[in-house]
Amino acid sequence: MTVSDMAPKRGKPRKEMDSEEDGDEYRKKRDRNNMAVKRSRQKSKIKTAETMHRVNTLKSENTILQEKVKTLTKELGFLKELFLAHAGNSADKSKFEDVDLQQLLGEDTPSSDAMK
Amino acid sequence: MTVSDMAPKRGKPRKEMDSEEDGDEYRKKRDRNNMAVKRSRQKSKIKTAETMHRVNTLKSENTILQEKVKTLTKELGFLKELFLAHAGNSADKSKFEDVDLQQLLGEDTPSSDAMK
DNA sequence: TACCATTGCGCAATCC
DNA sequence: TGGATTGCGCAATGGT
Repeated sequence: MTVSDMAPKRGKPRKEMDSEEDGDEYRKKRDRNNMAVKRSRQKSKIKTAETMHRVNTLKSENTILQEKVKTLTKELGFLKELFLAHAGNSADKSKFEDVDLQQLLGEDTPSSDAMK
Repeated sequence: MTVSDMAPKRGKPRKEMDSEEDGDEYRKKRDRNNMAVKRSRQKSKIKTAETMHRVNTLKSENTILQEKVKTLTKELGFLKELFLAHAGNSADKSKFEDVDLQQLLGEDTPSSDAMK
């Protein structure tokens, strides 16, 4: 079985293609290409491994960040409840910007107990 | 150039290896293997593409989560400052659990303006 | 034109 | 027994 027996090729069954006279030149060329192929494949494997590692790293970071968001959200909810509870008898909170405060209290905070 | 010319082989230069008598059986086996190889490589390519996509998805999620953490941290810092400002003249905050509150106020909050 | 890198493909060994 | 993987070489092709 010869590799050259493969169908999808041009009319070049035997002998030199362009220059190479079947001998050492051809062999050298093949050897160099084989080395190049090895380098290329090695490189590709490393890249694949790095990608896999990247996925794992990102998954970990993601998990940590999600936990952090959950914790912060819970804390924020707690503090907001505290504020709302004081909303009635507060007359001195005017030291701070009321607008931003109100906006803050209305934001993304599902009354703390909504979290597990 | 014959594939069989490769050096790292056993002393089996020609003729049947085990059973195959060089003919149709061998050819059928080769063809089936070639198909299997194609399937395997196709599968591997798909897996690689999926992994790449996974990396991009995770990177996006990560960015969003980091922004969320930053926002929440900033808000928390703001509310905590508000609390601390009231710390002096507060006598009615006793409605809530003081311990947890104190703990909360001391946590992970770099006085809001520490953020860009 | 020469050269290295990539890639599709087949073979054979090996894994399962 | 047989498909799935994998290492390897060949040749075509892409990119300088």
